[in-house]
Amino acid sequence: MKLSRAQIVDVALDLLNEVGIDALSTRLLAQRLTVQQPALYWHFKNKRALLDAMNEEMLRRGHRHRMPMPGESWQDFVRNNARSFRGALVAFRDGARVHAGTEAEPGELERFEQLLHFLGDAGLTPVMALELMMSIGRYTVGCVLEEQAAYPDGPGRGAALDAAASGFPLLSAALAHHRAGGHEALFESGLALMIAGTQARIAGGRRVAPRRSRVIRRPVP
Amino acid sequence: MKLSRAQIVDVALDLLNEVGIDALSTRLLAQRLTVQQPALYWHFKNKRALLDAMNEEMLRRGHRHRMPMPGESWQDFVRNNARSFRGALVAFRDGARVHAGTEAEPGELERFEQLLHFLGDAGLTPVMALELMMSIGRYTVGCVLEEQAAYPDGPGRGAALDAAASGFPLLSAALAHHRAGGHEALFESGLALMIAGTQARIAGGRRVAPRRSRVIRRPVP
DNA sequence: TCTGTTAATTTATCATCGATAAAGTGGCGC
DNA sequence: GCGCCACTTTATCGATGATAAATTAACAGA
Repeated sequence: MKLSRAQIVDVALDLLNEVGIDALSTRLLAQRLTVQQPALYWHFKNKRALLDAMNEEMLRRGHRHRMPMPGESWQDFVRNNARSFRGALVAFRDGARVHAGTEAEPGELERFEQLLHFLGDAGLTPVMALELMMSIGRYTVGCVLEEQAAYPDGPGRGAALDAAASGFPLLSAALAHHRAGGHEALFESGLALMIAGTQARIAGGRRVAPRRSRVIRRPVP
Repeated sequence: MKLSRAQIVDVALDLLNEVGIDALSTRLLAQRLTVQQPALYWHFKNKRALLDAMNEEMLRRGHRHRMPMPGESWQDFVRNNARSFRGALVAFRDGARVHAGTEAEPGELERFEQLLHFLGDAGLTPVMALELMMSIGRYTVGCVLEEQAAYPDGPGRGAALDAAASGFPLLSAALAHHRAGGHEALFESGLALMIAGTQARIAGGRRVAPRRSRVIRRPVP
């Protein structure tokens, strides 16, 4: 059967889940497709282009909540949108690393304009809305990147960290809570902070923008 | 002159700034040190270990505001701490990519316990404080990662984006503001959001934590 | 001063990877 | 049946991270 771009991307995503991005070589992929390695270069000009296509497909499949639902509050939309984005990245092994390497596509502009309108109705200026969406996007990538970082020894590391922290009561308490909630709960907490911050900025007309911090000489002992 | 770990890391960081992380090979580094490539493997067991050391040195040099200054408000400390972290990453080409690959070091625990005390005095529970610090850390990495992403054509891309957005008034306005402020301003905006969100959660006892969003069927047209 | 041991570096060599050039193969229109 | 074009294979390159084994430098002890 003839090879197709879509088929290559499909198999590449399967393979990504099996071996991770570091072991995902063009040769291994070709073998899985029962094809010789250079055949891939007819469909993609280089590996970067393949990874871009994988990213696109990853988001197409998993990132569904791109626009607000009817009646959805701006808070719920922003939250669900971020959850959807995160879900798409988490769905694949090293998904965040695949995404992080890609260039922001220049399409999607119209959708974004509609979003600014939607958030504008809620009282957000275009600048605030753009800042909020971009901040959350970068936060999300940062979170998933850390979450998917494959530390060599894996699960045993958590216990080691707990043990090392045992002499520090506050830290121990916080870590225990964090371990109970897992990555998703941690993600939600930062997400909630940014939404609440925006809300505060809308409600009180008070400024939440960059401030110049007081400069002080010496650290507290 | 004899080779030393510190010297290798020094030169490696210089080289990083010149050629970027993708072109930073052990051979190029060895050449710059007037040494044969395998010599590096006596000082570092593999390239990962070298990159870890580079990350450590990068933070040691640039991330100075690790503890609150006397009299510093918690808001100012959190902000300055994040700025300091960002500054350390931005100071080197691909600094965020170097950092992102590294494992969180298990040291630093005592310092963190002190931080939880400091933020506790401001009214933050240990859990809230940990969540805030970790969220900001991940946000920062996400921001710098994007900022340092070297798009092939470079500066011309901005104009292209502006041109493509010209049909969308809200987007154009927001992009113009964003371009004026640059990466740092965008970073500050998200940072301010998280601080404001935390502040709101302290002030009003109201909950800012994960909420279950209303689920709705169809997107708004 | 000779010698043996350890630290540090070199030489030689692998396997693997992304990529390109050039030759080959198949199908379809004419 | 002929030739063109889409697609694939064969062969090969240069670069990279890594290891093994031989080599040199330094220094302590007899």
